[in-house]
Amino acid sequence: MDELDSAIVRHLQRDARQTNRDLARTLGIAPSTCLERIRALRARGVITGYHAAVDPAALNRHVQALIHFQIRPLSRAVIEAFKTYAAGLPEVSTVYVVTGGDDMIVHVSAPSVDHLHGFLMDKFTARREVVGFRTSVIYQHTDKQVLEPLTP
Amino acid sequence: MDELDSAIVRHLQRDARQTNRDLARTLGIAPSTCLERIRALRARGVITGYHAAVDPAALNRHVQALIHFQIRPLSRAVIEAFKTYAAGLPEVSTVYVVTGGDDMIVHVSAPSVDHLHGFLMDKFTARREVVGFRTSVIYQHTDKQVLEPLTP
DNA sequence: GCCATCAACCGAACGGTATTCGGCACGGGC
DNA sequence: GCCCGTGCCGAATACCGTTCGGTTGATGGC
Repeated sequence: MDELDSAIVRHLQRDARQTNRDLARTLGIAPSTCLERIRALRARGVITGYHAAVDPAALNRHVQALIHFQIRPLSRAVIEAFKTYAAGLPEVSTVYVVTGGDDMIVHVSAPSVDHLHGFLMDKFTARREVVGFRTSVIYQHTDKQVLEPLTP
Repeated sequence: MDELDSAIVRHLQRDARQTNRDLARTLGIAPSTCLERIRALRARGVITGYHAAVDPAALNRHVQALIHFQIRPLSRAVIEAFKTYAAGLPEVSTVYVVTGGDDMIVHVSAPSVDHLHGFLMDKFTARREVVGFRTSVIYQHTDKQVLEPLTP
């Protein structure tokens, strides 16, 4: 994980579809060298995949929210089961198992606030392990698409 | 945004580096048709980019957390300034401006809990607009990499 | 029913690309 | 000094992206 690897990771985070030749030219190395580096990064698990980013609104997801859940009892089995259940719902994009005042935080997106409300009522209020949840509707969000290595 | 577009988006979300020919073969269409569809999806803003996914641990980010902030006064200028400030910090990956009990939720990652603690103390406690914050350390997180269109 | 029109799709062709592989330079161990 | 391993390079080959002319199928006017 030297400076060259960092540069490759940085560039591929920004644009994963640029050609290997272009990337090599930008970095001032041979295409074959660049390719070998990328393969090593994938083999080491540094780069886990390449994904197209999609506008949620184009997928009829105009409203996003973070739902904070309190779960009881706090056993491994209950947490695991609720996590799997939530992750399987189409409105859910991410599930965080956390410590603190809440036990689980779920990122959801829905066509409208009406749909969101109905979704929460239908899918969560009836479940026994859910003793309560709060909804934080997302007004704005800034996403850093390039994550740099941290030097402690 | 017909079924073919949805299929293209689905496949590119899963693997953005598969060749256009492979994708066309999978979908049973000609490469030229597939290319034209993808170009239209980008032009319409449905697909916003292609990004490599990176393992945070490989970037020396072994600890992740969601920080819940309460900000005062709740004016546009203060919110905007804090959002910009937070988004500029290297440990921060996402900033959510939300409604509910909290005003802002920030996704951060750090090399260790020690680093995280120092980071929070150094970068946030001294700021006047921060009247309080809670930390939710992330134990697990499941990420749905493929987002399907919702049909209301 | 018939025809004009338009959009979408296809297939071939060309220029560029990914990927492989043999060779070279450099540095560490002995 | 010599050997060996590692990383890099450059050329070659098979493959791919992209363009473009032609075809098909649906739609609307009469």
